[in-house]
Amino acid sequence: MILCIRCYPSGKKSLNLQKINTMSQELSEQEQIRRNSLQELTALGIDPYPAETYETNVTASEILEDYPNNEKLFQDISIAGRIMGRRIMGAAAFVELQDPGGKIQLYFKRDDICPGEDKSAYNIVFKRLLDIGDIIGVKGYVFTTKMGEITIHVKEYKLLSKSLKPLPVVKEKDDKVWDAFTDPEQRYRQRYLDLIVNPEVRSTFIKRTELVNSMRSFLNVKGYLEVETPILQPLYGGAAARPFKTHHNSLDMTLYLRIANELYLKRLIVGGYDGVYEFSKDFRNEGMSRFHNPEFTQMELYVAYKDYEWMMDLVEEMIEKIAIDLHGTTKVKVGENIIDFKRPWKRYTMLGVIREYTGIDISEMDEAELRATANKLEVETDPSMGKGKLIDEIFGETCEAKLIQPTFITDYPVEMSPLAKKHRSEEGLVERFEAICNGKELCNAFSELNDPLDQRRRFEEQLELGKRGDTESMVLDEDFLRALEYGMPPTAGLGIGVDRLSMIMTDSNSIQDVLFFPQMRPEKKQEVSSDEEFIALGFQPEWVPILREKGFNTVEELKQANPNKLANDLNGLRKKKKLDIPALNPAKVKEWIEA
RNA sequence: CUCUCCGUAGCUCAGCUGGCAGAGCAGCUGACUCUUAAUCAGCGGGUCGAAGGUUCGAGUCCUUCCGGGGAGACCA
Repeated sequence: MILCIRCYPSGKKSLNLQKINTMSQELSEQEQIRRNSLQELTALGIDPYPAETYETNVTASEILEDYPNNEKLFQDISIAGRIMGRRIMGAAAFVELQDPGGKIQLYFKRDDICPGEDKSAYNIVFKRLLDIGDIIGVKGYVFTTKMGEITIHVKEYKLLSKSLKPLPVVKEKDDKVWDAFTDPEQRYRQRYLDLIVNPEVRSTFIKRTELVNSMRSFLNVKGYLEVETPILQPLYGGAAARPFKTHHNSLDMTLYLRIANELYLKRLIVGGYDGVYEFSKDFRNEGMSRFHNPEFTQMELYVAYKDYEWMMDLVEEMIEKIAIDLHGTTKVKVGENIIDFKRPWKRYTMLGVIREYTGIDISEMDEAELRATANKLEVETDPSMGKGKLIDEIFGETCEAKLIQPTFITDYPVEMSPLAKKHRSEEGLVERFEAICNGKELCNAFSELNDPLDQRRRFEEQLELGKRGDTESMVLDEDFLRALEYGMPPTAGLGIGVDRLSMIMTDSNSIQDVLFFPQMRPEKKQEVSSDEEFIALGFQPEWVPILREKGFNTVEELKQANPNKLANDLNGLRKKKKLDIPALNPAKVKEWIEA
């Protein structure tokens, strides 16, 4: 293999750049160099993307955790990960290796990697053909360097995957970070990059999954059944929102992506299950903001023979458990605040909390008085709003943002809660609560309406609101009413926003930070016509790079050009570059681009 | 949808009242056997988001558009 060293004398690398370049015009110099390295690796007989399993027996975090306690451990290890940094000093080098659990330093020494005469595995392959971003596996033993860092002394290594694009290189020391990869657009569009270079992003999403696991196990221990219900629905219902519309070809009918799964879960309660829940991806056709994504996740739970009082206790218990499971404490830092989920939470009625924060008692007001009050409080109204909506607006504007610690707001106006049961003692109200936390709704729950006649009236009132111009009013679901007519036990229902809860539990400022792939406008890619399209016009293949150099990316752009000037310019370049192709005839060019 | 800020090298960012596109890291070449933001010497790398306009001259000024952030509106 000594021959190989002679094959790659220093300084001759750049010869190959042109050849590879013809594949695409868009490669940066660094990408070309990496593609070159790829070719050289292949030429050396090294598969840059080997198929077989690479057996590992340890992770970075296990070593960092256990080695200090027992330095006899980890004397024969195998580990794999991505190269995140290199410090090469002649015949020795240090490498930062990142695996799913963390980063660990590797020590490469030439004479250990290459025990014999042939030093190419170190000098050529490791030093020159490997890059930051490549994925490798190494075998060796753990030791501590002079500087006191736990390090793997590498005896052999293997390339597992060659990286062709340069990675953002984030450097850090003593909690200071240099050149952090921060551009939100790139982070969200290329989440994989974000995950590679920003470890806190990886842990945020792990926390999100732990949250879901914690909630699921809480519900399973209680004996509730996790179920799945349709996402494609002929009628959307269960919430006040505009849906996404789609079409089923063979049935030739409109279907909607669900905005909630409430009505299906309640059908299952009618069917005889006494507790059902679903982690439900819901879709609402609305704007986006740091609190809204068009698709989001809700957990909905329905439990028979219970009421909303009981459900409040369950919510407190469940969220408190989640906080402890994730943080080991009920106190969670969110922005500037410390939020304490310890039970019991404060409970206010809606009218009570409005009285508390505005000093106004609205309990006896009719629609006109409410509208006047709203205007006085500088709450915006519009004519489509009924009494319930007005109260909700007043609450939303004057109270909600001030509720930082988890707080239950109970007893909502009947007009805005068409699926909730009439309050057992308060006229005009329903048995509904929301938990508010950090100024935002965390969950929504009620004693479910199981009176089929009342439910029909409520739907009909919604239809009236729809006629007044409320685009989010509910539609009437005859099959759901039919189910209720067979009889549904008294039931408590809950909907809890998993994304919103994740934001709080991970101290994330935006919903985009707890969704792997938040909705974004499509990337606008530059239109580029293929070589074949240019050739099809009549140009010889040799002209295509010249056309591109001249700034013509598409055939369309070419057709806009003045044929005489074009032929002139191109022939000028031909002369300048001394190209060995026939000159263009302006009349022919005119024919081609006007064809 | 409105207001506002931003878009310059692979990443982070400078670039003044308009005058030859810059730095650090990353990359390439070379030196270096326990470094750690490794170091030292040298070199390459750009459609300044796009299109118009003003100007002798535009990264810089004006208009429009695209994309993104933030704040609101709508909305949970």
